[in-house]
Amino acid sequence: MPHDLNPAQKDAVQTLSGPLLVLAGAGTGKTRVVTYRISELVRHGVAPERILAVTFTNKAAAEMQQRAAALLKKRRKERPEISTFHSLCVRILRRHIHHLGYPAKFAICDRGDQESVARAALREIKVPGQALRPGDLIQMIGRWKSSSLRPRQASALAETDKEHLAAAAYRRYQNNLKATGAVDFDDLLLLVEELFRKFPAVRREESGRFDQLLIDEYQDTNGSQYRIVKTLAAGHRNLCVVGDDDQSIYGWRGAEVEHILRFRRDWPEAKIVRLEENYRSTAAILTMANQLIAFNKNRHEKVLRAARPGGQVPRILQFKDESEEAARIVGDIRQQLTAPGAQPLDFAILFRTNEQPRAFELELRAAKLPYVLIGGMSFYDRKEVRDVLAYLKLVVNPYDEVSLLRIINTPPRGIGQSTVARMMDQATSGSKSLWDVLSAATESGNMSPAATAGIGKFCGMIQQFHKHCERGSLADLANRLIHEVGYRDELVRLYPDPNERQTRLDSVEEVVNALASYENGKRRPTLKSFLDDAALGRDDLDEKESQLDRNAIALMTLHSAKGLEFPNVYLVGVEENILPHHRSVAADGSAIEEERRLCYVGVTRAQDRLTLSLSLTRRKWGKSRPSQPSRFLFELTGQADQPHAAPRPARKPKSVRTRVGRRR
DNA sequence: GCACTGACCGTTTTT
DNA sequence: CGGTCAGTGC
Repeated sequence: MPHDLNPAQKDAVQTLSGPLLVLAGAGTGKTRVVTYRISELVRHGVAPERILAVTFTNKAAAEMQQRAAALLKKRRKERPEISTFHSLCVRILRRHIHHLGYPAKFAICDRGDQESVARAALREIKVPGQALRPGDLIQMIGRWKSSSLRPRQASALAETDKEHLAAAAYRRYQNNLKATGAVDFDDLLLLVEELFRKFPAVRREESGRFDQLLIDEYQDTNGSQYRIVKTLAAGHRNLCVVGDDDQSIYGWRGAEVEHILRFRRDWPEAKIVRLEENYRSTAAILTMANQLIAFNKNRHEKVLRAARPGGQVPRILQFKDESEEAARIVGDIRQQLTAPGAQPLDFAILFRTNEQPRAFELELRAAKLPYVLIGGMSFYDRKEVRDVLAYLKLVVNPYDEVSLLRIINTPPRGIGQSTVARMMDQATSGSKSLWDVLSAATESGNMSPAATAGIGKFCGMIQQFHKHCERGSLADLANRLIHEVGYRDELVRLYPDPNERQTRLDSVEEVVNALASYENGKRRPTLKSFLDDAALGRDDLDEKESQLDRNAIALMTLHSAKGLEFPNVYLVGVEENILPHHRSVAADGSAIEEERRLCYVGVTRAQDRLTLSLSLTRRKWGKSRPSQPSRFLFELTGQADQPHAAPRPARKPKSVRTRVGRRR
């Protein structure tokens, strides 16, 4: 038991049985408490493998695994089970999903696949042009799924035209997924719930696997996750949840702050421990954070106390447009970097939306400063990466229709749209799979010679690779596959610009590299589990892990910044309609509260120096438009009306401490 | 079947 | 401004 814990932390670490709610404010040593509690459990005789800790991101899971391993080093060979909700559900489903009529080897459909399936579903019901976009549909399906609504129930509840269309598309979407033996992210949770509900034996087996349950970031649990947790903990009741209602920023994804707010009702004997001593930020920064969050009504009252007194008062900088904002902030960073000991990785630029970093990237490149853009257009969103992964998925499972359709004619091999449409018709009318129709197509002889030849060669090749996909080196297999389809040649042909060509060729290379490094790191590597990990966004696959270690300035959204800390934080674009986002401004008050929490998360990432910035105009779709300072600026400087009064739209901040960017 | 062109459209956040 | 989509000509 370490001596350097404060009384509240000790209390949380040493409460080893029964329900426990740890209300951990930002920067109060939550991670340490959690990991120490795990090692304390083991010290008191709980077998490590009987402890389950659930996190929300892969990054958090990886970090916790590492810390727990270090603490338990010599004690036992077994490790506590530490994983994300989604990985946990995948494991449960692999064991039992056959009860629900899915293959045990179901494929996990990532964001890109989801979009293809959604697009296909919309085409099937012939939705006119712009009436409903795939992205909207995915959103709506996600919302329905997170409240456990099936297509039938969704269409019963639908009111507007759009909802009716979406409900119809939802049915197609779900049918298509199931026909392919695939599940999407929401299904992972939903199907586990369904298993627990319908099969008591499964429920008993899975909840009997652990004696201790620990949930991190509890404020972000959605309905499904909440019910799964309840089921898993029902027997032993040793449930420790850790979270901060002030940092709940995933409401749009179905997370409900209510779960953490009413924990006591579900678990009446629950003990509550509050961690309010903040070790991360200076008092100057915390004062602002506290003043800001006090404007939220729906929260557990708590006030962070600064363990670090004093500190620089955060700056609020105002610029004339977004390029000046970027230029001056990058200039400021460059200047700060001349201080002895200062390093790029001490700096982070945080923003609300993904279009904001563009200007900053430009400036950082010009200034030759190293930077990493976390999230955004991720590795797995790149076209070439998705193409290569689709080939690999098809090799593992030729019945993966989404992947098949993606690459059936990429590079072009004579199988055009009309051929594909005809075969799709055959498949649906004969209720066969597209792959079966395709394999039989060479014999049926009703295709053009070019198409027949293309199909024959394509099917033969996929079959060959499928047969051998569990033998030999995976990276090798990928390389041969890429070579055989002539994918690199196609890139060379398509992209005459040498820079662009190289970037795209590099993307292909990176997939192969990721596969190689995966292969080296695993005892029994299979292509299938590589693809699963890729779909679940396990960041140990691509170079992101080294990205974090790389000595570079971090650029990321406020959402991806949660859980991180930096000596110097620049929170940029603090303007009405950006933070808070205009869609939240248009909605009701609770949406604004979530935006405020988002701002709070940003402010509390800073250890030593915080800079908030805004620009007075902003280009949108080529046109420059005026922009107003965010209402949050007035709140956090103590210049807004009293907390709990209706917020009024911010005007030019006469009294806000600003340092207007000097003009030339 | 394929590639090129111009019109149109619109943008939160992510496991 | 940049990406997507439908329509056109080969």
